[in-house]
Amino acid sequence: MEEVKELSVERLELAATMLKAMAHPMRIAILKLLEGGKRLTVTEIHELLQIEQSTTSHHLGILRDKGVLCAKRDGKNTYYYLKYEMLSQIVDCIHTCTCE
Amino acid sequence: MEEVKELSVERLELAATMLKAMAHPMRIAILKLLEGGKRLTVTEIHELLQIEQSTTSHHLGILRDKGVLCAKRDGKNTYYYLKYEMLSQIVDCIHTCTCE
DNA sequence: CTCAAATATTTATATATTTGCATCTTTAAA
DNA sequence: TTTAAAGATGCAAATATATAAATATTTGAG
Repeated sequence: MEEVKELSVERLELAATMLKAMAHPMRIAILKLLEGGKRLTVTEIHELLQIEQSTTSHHLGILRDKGVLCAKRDGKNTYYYLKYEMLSQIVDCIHTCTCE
Repeated sequence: MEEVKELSVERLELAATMLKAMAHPMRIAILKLLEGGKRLTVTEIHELLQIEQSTTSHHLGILRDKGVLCAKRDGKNTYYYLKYEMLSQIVDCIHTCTCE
């Protein structure tokens, strides 16, 4: 009885919100780093991608808020990882489609 | 030798541009209509989704410009269809991830 | 050539995003 | 309890997007 949102506007908006969170060059790069279940800290990501710490944190926050990533604190570090492994498909797919 | 854009900024930007084009409730609804290789006209889409003709044309234009859809004119009609069948995966995936 | 149907484009206002800097907050170690 | 590392948040200027109404373009029929 709760599956009424099949094709509803709310459902479409939720999907759009998640996709929009992913639709940014830096954030796609972040998602690529996290493929295969990898878990990385804010510092690791900001060093790997050479972007500001605050900018990195901001992007990670967006991905977390919109349900793309999960975050787990461990001491001073916060590890980020894909909420659904399946989301790698989107990154791979868009990657393939931009090959030519 | 032309595969230098593997992980380049341009490549990421292209991917983000495509994803961003898809990341809109109305446009996701349009993509759903076009799954399975279907080809629809602007009028068919605007009637099916109950949105303004100009708004429909505008959204279709964005999806075409960003490489998500192709358009083929046939007389007074313009048929739109997915540029890559594979893109349905993205719609399906995001659909699945918004189920709970 | 003229008209109407089907699309596309223009325009303007409102709203949302991006990015880096400065500033907090949290936590472990000394 | 002081300190430093790691992360998060507030802010503001520059950009980018969304929306709908009005207008323009394209094309086939007559």
